[in-house]
This record gives sequence, C-alpha cells and structure tokens, in this order.
Amino acid sequence: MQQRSTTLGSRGVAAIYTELRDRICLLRYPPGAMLSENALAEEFGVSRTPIRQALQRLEFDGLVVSQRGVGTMVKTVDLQYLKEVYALRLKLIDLIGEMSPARITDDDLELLAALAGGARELRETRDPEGLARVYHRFNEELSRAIGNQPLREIADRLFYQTARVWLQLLPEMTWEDEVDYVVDEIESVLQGLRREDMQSVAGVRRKHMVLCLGRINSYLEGPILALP
Amino acid sequence: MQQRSTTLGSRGVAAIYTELRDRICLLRYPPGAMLSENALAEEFGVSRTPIRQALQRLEFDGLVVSQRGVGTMVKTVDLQYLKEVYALRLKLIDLIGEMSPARITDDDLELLAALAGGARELRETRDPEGLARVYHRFNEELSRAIGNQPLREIADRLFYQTARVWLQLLPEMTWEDEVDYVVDEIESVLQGLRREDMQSVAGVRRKHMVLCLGRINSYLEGPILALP
DNA sequence: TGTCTACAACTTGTATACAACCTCTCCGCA
DNA sequence: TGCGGAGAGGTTGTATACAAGTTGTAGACA
Repeated sequence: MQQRSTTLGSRGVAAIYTELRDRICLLRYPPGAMLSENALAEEFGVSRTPIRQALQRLEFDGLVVSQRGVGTMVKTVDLQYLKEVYALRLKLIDLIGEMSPARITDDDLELLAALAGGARELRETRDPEGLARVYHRFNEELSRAIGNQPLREIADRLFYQTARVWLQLLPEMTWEDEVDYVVDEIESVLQGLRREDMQSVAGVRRKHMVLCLGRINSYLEGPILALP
Repeated sequence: MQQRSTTLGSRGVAAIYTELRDRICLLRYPPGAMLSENALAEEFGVSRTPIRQALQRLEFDGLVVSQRGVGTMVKTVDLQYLKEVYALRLKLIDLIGEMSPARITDDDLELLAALAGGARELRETRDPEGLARVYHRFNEELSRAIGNQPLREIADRLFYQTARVWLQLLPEMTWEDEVDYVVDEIESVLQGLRREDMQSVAGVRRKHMVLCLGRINSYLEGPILALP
C-alpha cells in the first residue's frame, strides 16, 4: 500500500476532517473546486470509506455538497446565508460575554500575545493565508474560553462557515490596514482578558466584526448586509 | 433480500436518521440501550453502510456514542451538559423572538390549534409518548417560523438533545397538569402568533421552559439547574 | 475453590467490489 | 453542417468481505 504523503495526527477520520476543513477555509480548495474521493484516498493513504466520512461531516457543516454521479464540490458562500450567519454571530458574541467563566491561564495570554506579534510580523510580507491562519488560531484560542460547551461548538461551526469570505476579499483590500485590524483586535481582547472583563472582550469582538462587515460590504457589488 | 419492515420516505439515509432520532427522543431506545448495526440493517432492509452514516450523524448530535469492539450505545443525558443546553436555549428563545419575520400562514395556525386539541384529548388517556409526539410536532412547527436559517438548525439540534429529559420524568409527574401545561403553551403561543407579536411568543416559551425546568429539578435528586 | 489463560462470539472500523448515475465525446445520419 | 443517440469514462452510493478490538466464558491448573 502506498505510504501516506500527509502527516496526520493518526486520529483517523477526525484528522482528515480537520485538514480538509482548513484547506477549504484557507481557500486552498476555492469555492467550486471538485474534491475527488479517490484522489483524497490516495493522498491520505486510506480507502474511500474514511474520506467519505470526513466529506459527509463537511456536508453537514455546509462547506461542500455531494451529487451522485457528479462529484463533491466546495460550496460557494451564499450571500443570504452569510448575512444570516453574521447576524447570528453578532448576537452570540454577547451571549459569550455573558456566559463565559473566563477560565484563562497565563499560558493562554502569552499565546495570544505571540499571535499578535506573529500578525504584526506579516505586515511586510503580504501573506494572506498566513494572516488568516493567525486569525483562525486566535479564534480557536478564544473558543476555549467559552464555558458553555454547546455554545462553543455552535460558535466554532458558524466561524468556519464564514471564515472564507474575508480571506477571499483580502487581496483587494489594503494589506497593512487589515494586518493592523487583526493586531488591534487581538491586543484589545488581550487587555480585556487580563482584566477578566468578558463584557469588554465581547464589545471589542463585536466592534471589529461590524467593521469587517462594513469593509466586506464595500468590496462587494451592492450592500449585502444591512448594518444595524 | 429481505423486504424492509419499516416504511421510510425512501429518502435513504436521512429517513433512517430521523427515524432513529425519534426512537431515541421518544425513549423507545432508552439511555444505555445498545444499537446493533447488523440488526438495524436487517430491519431497514439495507446494508450496514447507510446505517453507519445515520449513526455517525447521531453521534455528532451527541445522542449516541460508538466504541470499537463494544457497540453503539444511546448516551445518558449528562446533567452538566443538560444544564448548559437549557441555559443556552433560554437565551436563544429571545433571539428567535427578535430575529423571526413571523412568516406564518393560516394553515400553520390551524395546525397548531389542532395540536392543542390533540393534546387536550390525551388528558384521559395517559399516553406519555403521544404527548411527547404532540410537543415535538409543536416545536417542529414553531421552528419553521424562525427566519434565520442557521439559528433554526441550531435550535432544532438543541431541542432534540434535551427532549428526552422531560419525557423521562413524565411518569412521575401529575399527568393532567402536564397535559394542561402543554395545551396552555400551545394556545398561548397561538394567540401571540395571531397578533404577530413574536416578543410575546418568546415570553410564553421562556416562561414555560423555566417552569418545566423547575418541575424537572424537583423530581431529580438535588437541584441540577440554577434558576436565574 | 479460586484464578488465570485461551478462545469463541460478538462488536465497530476499514478496504474493496459492484451498482446507479451523470457528462462529455464521438460517430452515424439526415 | 447540424443533430441525436450510444457508449466510454468518471463520479458518488451501496453491499460485502475482512481486519481490529472487546467481552464473557469455558477449561486447565494451582
């Protein structure tokens, strides 16, 4: 049997799922791309069965769609659905602020600081995928601070459903500005966490999300999102 | 091949998933029950493959857990998780009230009235599963009134995660009271919908959920849910 | 009698063969 | 030249055989 060409955490299907999800959210698989079960099976060194499990989970997440006889395609982001997801995430941010017990360790704070530094270093490089990776890592770390487990799962799911849109428009935006926005959000959240002021953290996140929404709006033909 | 003994909508895996989910939520498969893939495959007249797909989806929903070499077991409701789900649902009810466009047709209103009538008829019968079925139907119908699609999916998911608890304690409660509670909730919601007053609907739902929570608390050893 | 081991009978996880289906191309034909 | 149908090649969906793992039990042995 062919040796697997990709290093996985050897946790089987879950690792494949995470890898494919990241590839989609980092636009390595752009919207409309066709994913071949056979090709993925060869690449990961497994049969089609585990690949299909991962793809079906991605289909539940709304990231791909499978059609018998045609193939499995990365879904394009539906604007109406995007609008609804963002509206919901704005509401959920407040809930996160209310329901989080703020169980943050010093290690977490250091990691966030390192992420802010990593983002700042990207200012000269112009590496959209790298910046997106930092932001994903940032979001992942903040997710761990959500004390309510079902809310955490829901927030993660919604994040990965909309994570592509910003990255997709990143090349058309002003690079330095976007880097600064990310750095500012991370550092502002960091300050809030140090004071254990989750309401402040929620406010910061909300502000940046609304601002990002505005930029996305201005770069799409016609406003797709009605700002409150 | 043996003919399938269960009438499915012939939509394949989705129908099997729904059927199994209902069996779990209506306690036909009580917590701790073992589900055999082979037995289910025989019953539904398919191979293990579609059965496994449905079971994996149920595992994502947190309703079952599979262990290699052991089997697939219906999960017992974890009290801490239940508490968190209820706390979240209370918050989401308000969101539903805010974000719903109240696209209700007269047919929907008639169906809700019929459900209230159906519940009232059960007052003499003492049929817990029937009452639960009515309440599930009621919830399903209200779900269609949620304009925000991701919120609707989330609300459904959370509902089915906690639907068993009330039914599980129903035999120990006062039957007539529980019937009256269900009838009152449906009719109160109906009144709110007729006035297109979604905030009132949310208030009713919230009130009944808190009351139901209190009853559940009183029938479990020690209060598991801190009421606000 | 108690304990430990080997094994049989089950389970889920994986790989593979086959069926159903779609799409594009090529060839015959008007 | 335009059109239409058969077919090849590819895809996902399903069934089945096999691998890996767990558990209870029977039996040997101290």
